[in-house]
Amino acid sequence: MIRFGLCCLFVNEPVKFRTTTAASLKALPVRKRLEKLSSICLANAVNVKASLLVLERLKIKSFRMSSGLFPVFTHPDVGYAINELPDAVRIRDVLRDAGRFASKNDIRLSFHPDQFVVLSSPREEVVANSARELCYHGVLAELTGAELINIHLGGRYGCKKDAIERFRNNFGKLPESVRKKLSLENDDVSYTPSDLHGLCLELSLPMVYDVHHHRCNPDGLSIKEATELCLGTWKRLDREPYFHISSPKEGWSGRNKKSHADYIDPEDFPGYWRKLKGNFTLDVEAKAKELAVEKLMAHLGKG
DNA sequence: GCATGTCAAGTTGTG
DNA sequence: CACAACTTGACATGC
Repeated sequence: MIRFGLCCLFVNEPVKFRTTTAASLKALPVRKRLEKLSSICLANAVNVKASLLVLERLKIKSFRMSSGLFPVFTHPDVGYAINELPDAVRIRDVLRDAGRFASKNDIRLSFHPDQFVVLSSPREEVVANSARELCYHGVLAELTGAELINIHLGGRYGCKKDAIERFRNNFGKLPESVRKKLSLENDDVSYTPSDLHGLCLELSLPMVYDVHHHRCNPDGLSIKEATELCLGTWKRLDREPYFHISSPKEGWSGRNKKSHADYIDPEDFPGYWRKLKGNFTLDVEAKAKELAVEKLMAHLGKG
């Protein structure tokens, strides 16, 4: 069985996440600032629950939560702690309630922190910010019961081997609670499944296999081989495997293969995945969001 | 009201 | 060297 996943947002369903900017917050006195942040965080916590209700109706059983649930949480000037927010207690309650709903209905929850999380960077402040950002995701994951925080290895800096060594070293300094939630995903320019596999085994990290990235950034492995490498990393941890899929906006002959199309071209769904026996989660990375998930589910359902 | 430029952050590849 | 690409949209501002 395939557990299809939605990434962050809806296009048609009336769930709108809120955000704000550092500049607008700085213009406010501290009390007003925290009141504003509190109302946004509470609204977004409610939005998580609302998202899950919609997903349950649509039979979508995995949800990648947006990193922006608590806007500017780790910002150096206007960052904050949950306890500073007037609605802190309610915010926690609502997130825990959402988490219980997900658990009860077997909806898998994850995060995918964005490109600023780079544990392989040679720049100390970049690594420190990354750790901070991961801890923020860790707090949200604890509250909601999210199982996974999926990241990329980062930049190459002219020598992948050294970059991987820095990653290994910086990973070791993260709190245990964060480490055990992390996974590593192959990216579209630097690190392939072959690059990541050994490190994943060594650090007991599961590997998320993004087949679109693999097609953009191949390593000589077939999709079948890369899928099997990925499966192995989850199996040894006794966890459900995780894949990503997307289609290039302008087709595979187009110029920018990396940008995501509105929907998944069924041709891009690997034939080998149809043969897999066990369950796996498949995040659908497509601009048409829930519509793209529904369409792919319908297509594969028909066989 | 509504249009539109802007938003904290990293790295790489393209034009 | 600026800009797009990486989940992007929603906010803030100015007409």
